[in-house]
Amino acid sequence: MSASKTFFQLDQAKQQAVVDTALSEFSEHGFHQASTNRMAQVLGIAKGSFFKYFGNKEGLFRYVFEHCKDLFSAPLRSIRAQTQGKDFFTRVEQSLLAGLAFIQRHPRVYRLYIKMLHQERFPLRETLLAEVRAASAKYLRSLVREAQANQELRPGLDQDAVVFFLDAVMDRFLLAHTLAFMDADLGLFQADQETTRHHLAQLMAIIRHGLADDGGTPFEETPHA
Amino acid sequence: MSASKTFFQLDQAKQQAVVDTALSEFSEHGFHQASTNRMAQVLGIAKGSFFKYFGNKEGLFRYVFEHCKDLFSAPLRSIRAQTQGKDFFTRVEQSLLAGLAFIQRHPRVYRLYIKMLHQERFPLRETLLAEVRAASAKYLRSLVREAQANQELRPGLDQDAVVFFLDAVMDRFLLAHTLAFMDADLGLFQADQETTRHHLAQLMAIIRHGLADDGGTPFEETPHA
Amino acid sequence: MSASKTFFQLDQAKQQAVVDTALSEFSEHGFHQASTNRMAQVLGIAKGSFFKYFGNKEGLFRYVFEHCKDLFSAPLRSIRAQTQGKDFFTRVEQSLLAGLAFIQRHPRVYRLYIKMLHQERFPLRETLLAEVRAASAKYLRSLVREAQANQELRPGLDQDAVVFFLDAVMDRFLLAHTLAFMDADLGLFQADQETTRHHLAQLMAIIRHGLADDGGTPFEETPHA
Amino acid sequence: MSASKTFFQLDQAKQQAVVDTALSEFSEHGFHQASTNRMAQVLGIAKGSFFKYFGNKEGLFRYVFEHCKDLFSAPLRSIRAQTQGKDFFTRVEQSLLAGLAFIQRHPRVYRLYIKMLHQERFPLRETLLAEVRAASAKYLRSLVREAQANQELRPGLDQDAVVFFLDAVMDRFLLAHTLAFMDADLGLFQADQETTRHHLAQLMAIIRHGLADDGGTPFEETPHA
DNA sequence: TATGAATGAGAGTTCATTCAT
DNA sequence: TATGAATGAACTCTCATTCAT
Repeated sequence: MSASKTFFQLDQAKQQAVVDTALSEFSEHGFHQASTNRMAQVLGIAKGSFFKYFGNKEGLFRYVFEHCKDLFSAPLRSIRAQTQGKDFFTRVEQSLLAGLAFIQRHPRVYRLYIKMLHQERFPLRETLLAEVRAASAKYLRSLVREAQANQELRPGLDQDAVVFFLDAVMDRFLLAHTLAFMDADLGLFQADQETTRHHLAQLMAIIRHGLADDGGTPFEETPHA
Repeated sequence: MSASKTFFQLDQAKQQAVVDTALSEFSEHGFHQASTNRMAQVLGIAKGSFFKYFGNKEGLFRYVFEHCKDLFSAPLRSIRAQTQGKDFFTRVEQSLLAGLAFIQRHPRVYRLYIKMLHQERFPLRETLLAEVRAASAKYLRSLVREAQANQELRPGLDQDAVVFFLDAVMDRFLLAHTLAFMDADLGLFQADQETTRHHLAQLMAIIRHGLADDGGTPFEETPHA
Repeated sequence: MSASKTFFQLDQAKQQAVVDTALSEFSEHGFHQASTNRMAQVLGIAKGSFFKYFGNKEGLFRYVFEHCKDLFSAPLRSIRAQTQGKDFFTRVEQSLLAGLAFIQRHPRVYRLYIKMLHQERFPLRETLLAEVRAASAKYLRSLVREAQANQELRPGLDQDAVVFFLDAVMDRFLLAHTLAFMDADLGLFQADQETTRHHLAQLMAIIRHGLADDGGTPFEETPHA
Repeated sequence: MSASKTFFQLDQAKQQAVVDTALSEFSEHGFHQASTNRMAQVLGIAKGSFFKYFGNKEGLFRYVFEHCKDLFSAPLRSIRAQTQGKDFFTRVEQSLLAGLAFIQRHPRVYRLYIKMLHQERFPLRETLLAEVRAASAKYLRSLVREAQANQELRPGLDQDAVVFFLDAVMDRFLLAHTLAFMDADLGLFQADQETTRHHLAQLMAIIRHGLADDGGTPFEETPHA
């Protein structure tokens, strides 16, 4: 688990405090701008302790990341099991709602992910992001595959294109509707709680019309220039 | 324009070189990891000059950003004018193609935007991003408004929701299909040149089905839990 | 003996292990670069134990040194006894051979001596080295005294000068011919096993010509400037 | 020369002060125990300046070393030229006297060499020492070669063995007779000024008897055990 | 008595910023 | 006005030593 025995021998409250403080620092400042000094000061522990626990800054980050991945994995498995057998669009909608709930409960975890996505290079960036993306893509792909098997989607749609489309729309929806829970203003469209419900309904309607098999293709393709 | 008189008294070539070098540095390293020392060395000017011209690192960044915004505004106005009178979905597709072309011509400008979007906190982040988003939203909103006036969109769709939807999908499409031009691997889906055309066709089909008035609403809304 | 009662109450095997590990560490890294943490880890004992046993790093070093001095003293006495009655130059040669044998058997002891000789300042350096040199000088002096009593050396040679001369030559010979057993490349001349014998013969010839009474002094002293 | 332009633009007095302080620090503490912080404090300059001048601690060390090598090279060439044509033993004696003079004038240079010889590993150790040894060996070897050409040495003596012998004896002589000028007590035999002259005469006599062609070999080789 | 977690001074290094020239 | 040497706070990381358990 990339932390030393010493760390795991700390009492739970202290372990929690360390991870909590580090998560705050990393999610607020990213990797390079995060300061181990500052974390130590906030925690009231010696600077050297981090290095006893995690070897170096990178080890600390990796541990925090693993912690976040664990937090994230459980709900993902749970929502998939709970919606087994329901129609594709209901499953998508439930996924969005589950995503909203997770982010409301763990805003810093989500912000850390956001920070990692586009931040400057740091040691484990590619490796760690690949893990997240793989989990997310695998989940969506399984939903799409089952939907295609059940002939819920319009014929002629690429699996890749659909996954990409859903990933983009859902990701952006979550971002827009959870910014209020994060202290960072990313300059994007932000919804208040009240409009989220309505917005979700609209989005789901678009997705349905966009992807569902409606028994015909009334539009002709535009020729490219 | 956030630069001193001194700077504008430099000959054009030198002004250009300063902006160019700074754009490279910021787009490659973000704000904090960018090094004024390195820029000065590359330019062959004194470190102190930056501070004479722009006050501090933040001022330099702001100036570079303004420059990028100018680069970006012209094509946006141009594409809008060129597609005047065409149907909504054609305009959307042309916008995507124009976006692709812009990013191929100015990869560093786009990468700077990507870096800004989610990177570590830096002084002007929110202000600057808001300007970008405002320009983009304004553009899309005008397209959607005209489309609704021409009854090209399905009745019952919120303007806000449509704008949000388009913004999300188009943004993600551009990112996925231009990563090849940038040296950053963001861990996201990346298309090679050959698949871009096909992917664009698929995406446009989804958008059409999702938004166009097809003379009926075959789906009922899902009740929320 | 510079260690606490606590240490001597440990069983012999453990005491031995502590000295052995510390000898390895000090002979490999010198004093300051040696790490008490590393030693404790290798031994599988608590870091605090060293400080209980020896007070501090310096105390540990002193103890290891005493141990080495004991190892060294026995062979020195032994070779002196064994060569009693032989001619001076034979005794010198036997001493060199004994030195070679000792270093082959105890390379770490010799390397520790080498490290101490000229390494960075550390607390007991002068005191400890003086002890080694005293033992060595005393041994050589007794050999020379007896040789002069037996009129084996050329008249007019100072005892001090002869002792100094022998000390220098023998020390360097041992160093050059045992570097192969140590992992340190000191940048000096290094002999392989095969040339050692030949080199020893040459050196002994020089020493004999240089020191033995040959019944005349064919050279006149050069006047100094 | 391994230092930046910045350094060479300092006025001579300051350059001198920097090298001087660094030489003191390195010759006193070796490489790893030397502290750039301490040097900066002694000099009354900022810590960062060293890194501007020399890149890192290793660069500083290398520069100091080069400086010392320059100091050392001139007298070596000079003494060789001055003694051209004199007999071998005179040249050796003059070399010793020149060595004494050099060390009296530059005790820290000599101590640095001594420190380097046996200290813990540091980055450039082998490279730098090789340079010193090469210069020294080359000098002695040329003397010995000429002596053999002039039939000044006893037949049957290996060139290698003679060079080794001279190197050992001269090195030790210089060490013993210059320790008084260095603040480090290396635990070796130390001569005061008054005895140096006498000691040198004795040593030269031994060397002469040991190496010179005396027209016969009155000693038989001892058989080895 | 033995432990090993905690400490914190100090290490080398970086870099935005200042200011005398 | 332009310069670039100097600054010094802040960075990550190490390790001998202490002390509560």
